[in-house]
Amino acid sequence: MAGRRLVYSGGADGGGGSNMNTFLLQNQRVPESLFFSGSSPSFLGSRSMVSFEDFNGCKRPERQFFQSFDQEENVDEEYDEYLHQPEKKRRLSADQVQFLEKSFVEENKLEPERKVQLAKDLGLQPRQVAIWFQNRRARWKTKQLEKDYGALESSYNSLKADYDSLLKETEKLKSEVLLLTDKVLLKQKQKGNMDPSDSNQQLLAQPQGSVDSVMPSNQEDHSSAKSDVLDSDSPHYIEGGHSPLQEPGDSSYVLEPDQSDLSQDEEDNLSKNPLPSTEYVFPKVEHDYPTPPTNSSYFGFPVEDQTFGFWPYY
DNA sequence: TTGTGTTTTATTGCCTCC
DNA sequence: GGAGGCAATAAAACACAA
Repeated sequence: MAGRRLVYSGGADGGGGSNMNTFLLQNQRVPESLFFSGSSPSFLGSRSMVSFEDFNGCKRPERQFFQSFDQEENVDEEYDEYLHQPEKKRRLSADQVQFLEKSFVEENKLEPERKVQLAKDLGLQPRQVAIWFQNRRARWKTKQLEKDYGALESSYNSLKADYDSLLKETEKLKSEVLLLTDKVLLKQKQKGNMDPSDSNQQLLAQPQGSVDSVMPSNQEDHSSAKSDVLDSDSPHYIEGGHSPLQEPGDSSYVLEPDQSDLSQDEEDNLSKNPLPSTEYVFPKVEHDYPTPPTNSSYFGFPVEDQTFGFWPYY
């Protein structure tokens, strides 16, 4: 049985001359006191805690943990009394803990020799030292997890903020594109019966935002709308000049620097290359993603847009 | 003093390694 | 198969407010 292991059952012994270190096989179903070895008259039976109190249960004035226990007097009487005390768990002294902490900082794993040495130095059972290290490792791990969690959380928060602002910017640019598209379309319509030199004034006079979401798919079109949208910082930017607005297979479209207004050249181009009859439907930027498994574990990130490389599970 | 929450010490059961 | 590590848990010790 795996749970059956060698467990110390020592008494208030510091590893000195009257060595009360006694090991026994502890098993839940068998009273501890039935298992003991050694013939020391000081054997403490079922005591499983190392005491730093005297046998009457009163706290000693911080016994030095390296003190020899040989000097104990009236051991037999006190031991007798001690035997009839209810079993109690006792904390290590501040000195002992400090010593152990120091040792833990040096190396958080405990080789057998070091364990024995520490136990000797501290007047503890080796098993106690091992348990202390084990518990200390568990505490350290918990702290580490909290730290890692905090770091991940703040990293996630900043990424999400970035993502949100990009989303906003995308929306803004999208509406800008629509606006400019409207202008272009209106201009095209008026092109036939208007003097080109007057076009800018006419454009300025146009009512805005009243036209359907249509985009010219003209390959020669270098309108500012496209160059605005296809910013290299944009998540939709495609290296090599391929626009998300392009038709599949179209490789001739080249990104241009920002042109916030229509120039004379553009007007000329537009007059040379009238808009084709086919309409381009502006691609939806959001809500085109599959529904996430759950909202709570998902934080609103699109499934296909896991650019952060991990799923936030918390 | 007492109730309650937290920390510390110790046990148990399972797992891995040698 | 034994030793040792770890997670889960129990329980004593401790802190602290009411």
